[in-house]
Amino acid sequence: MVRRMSPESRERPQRTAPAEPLVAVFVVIFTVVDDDLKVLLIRRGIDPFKGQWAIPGGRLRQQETLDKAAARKLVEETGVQDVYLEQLYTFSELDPQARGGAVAIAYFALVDYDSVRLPEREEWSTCWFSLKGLPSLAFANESVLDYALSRLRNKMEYTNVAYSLLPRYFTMSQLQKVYESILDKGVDKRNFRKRMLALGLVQPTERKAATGAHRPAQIYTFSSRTPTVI
Amino acid sequence: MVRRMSPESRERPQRTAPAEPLVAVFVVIFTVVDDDLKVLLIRRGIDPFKGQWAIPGGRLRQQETLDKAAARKLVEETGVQDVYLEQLYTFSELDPQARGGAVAIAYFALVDYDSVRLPEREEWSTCWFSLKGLPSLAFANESVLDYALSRLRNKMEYTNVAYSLLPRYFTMSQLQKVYESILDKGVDKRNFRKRMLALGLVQPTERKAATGAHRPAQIYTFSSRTPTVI
DNA sequence: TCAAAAGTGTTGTTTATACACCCATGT
DNA sequence: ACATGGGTGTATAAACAACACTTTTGA
Repeated sequence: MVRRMSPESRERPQRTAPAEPLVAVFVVIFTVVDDDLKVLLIRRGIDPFKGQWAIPGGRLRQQETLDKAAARKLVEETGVQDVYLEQLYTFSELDPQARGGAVAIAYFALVDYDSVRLPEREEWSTCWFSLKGLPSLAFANESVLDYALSRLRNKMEYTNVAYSLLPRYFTMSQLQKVYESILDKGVDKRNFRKRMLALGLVQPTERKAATGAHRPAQIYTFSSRTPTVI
Repeated sequence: MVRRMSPESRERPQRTAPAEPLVAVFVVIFTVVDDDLKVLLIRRGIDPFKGQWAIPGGRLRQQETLDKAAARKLVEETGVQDVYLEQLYTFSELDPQARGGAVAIAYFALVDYDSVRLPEREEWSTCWFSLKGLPSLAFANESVLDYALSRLRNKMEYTNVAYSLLPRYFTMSQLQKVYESILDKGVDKRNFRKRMLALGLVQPTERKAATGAHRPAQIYTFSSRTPTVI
């Protein structure tokens, strides 16, 4: 599942004169676990910013498309495929030291926590961080995260991208908690259910979740697990 | 006003071995004139696609930021500054022939037709094209235009970016026609005025436009001429 | 006096918000 | 029997859509 490929190992060769800009692809990977929105960060193994946390990324390979590079990075770091992955923005001021300039194409991805398998490595280790307790980040990665978060919040309001943060079967409460964690505010239970069903975003199944000392919950599933504007 | 700089003159040097991807910046420049949405295209002066129409663009210069490159391109082609200009998307599959790959960062800009001065050149001449009568385009520029258009239509609904398509003073009918041209559908006059005023998007001035054999129109101006989500 | 664009209100419909109690289960 | 989370309906407010006639001017 997880490819053990040292990320960014070919990054930042010492370059000499006729410098083309470096082209790198980064992926902001979000998940929700324990009612908390988290982002996957990687601890840099080399300078600059050695030992600092950063958004995972690496150089674009020859003849590779941006979408492919982002999907590859995502697989390298989480083992997951076929999740929501979209281009976010392209930055050119993140690494002012790069000779010839540097262009960083940022993507963002939404993954179900339980289907992720983090690679185990000494260097370039990765870890989930709550957005409420971020460490200081390499490059200007705070601004990238801010932007990703605001894009995610917007998308939650008018698309079905939440499908990519949940397993195939889930309860209405689970879904609501995902929304609440991301929007960072409580929402009314009745209105939430009404809207999800009226929009046709989710459908009840025949299954019930008999878990805990309370009434079993209806199990729902997304009507569509492809990105859709509603 | 207009800098006579041959665009893309330093583009596509014949490159040999250790190819970094080419990094180019393109600007989709929209305007509305004669109740018609138009886009500025440039006739390519060199191969590939010599003689074909394309979205204006050029290579990113060393140490130049993307925003600066886009603003520079916009000035080169139209002479205007300080208009709405936003990054659109980054493409990597537009030029499959480029050795080492090519990355194209597309921007889009909104300009007031009357403040544009097109440069006069033999090669690389530019021309406004109605979106309803586009020629066939170089690279995969049709898809870039499609994307720019849908982004523009969305932005018209929830921002004040129309300010960048109109002169400082205008009538409600002019404004409405801009909206109708872009959305490609008629809207109700009363509802339109109500909404513009209720949102505080525009403000009446003391001036009236006495033009033509009919009642003079109130002159309005945008409450804010900086990009704002409403 | 006519043509041409400017200007103006009301009504019905849809959509969003606020809010409180009963239900099914395990212990 | 009680604690726990699951499940439901109604009333109000706000936003949006449909719709037709009068006003002011220049020719």
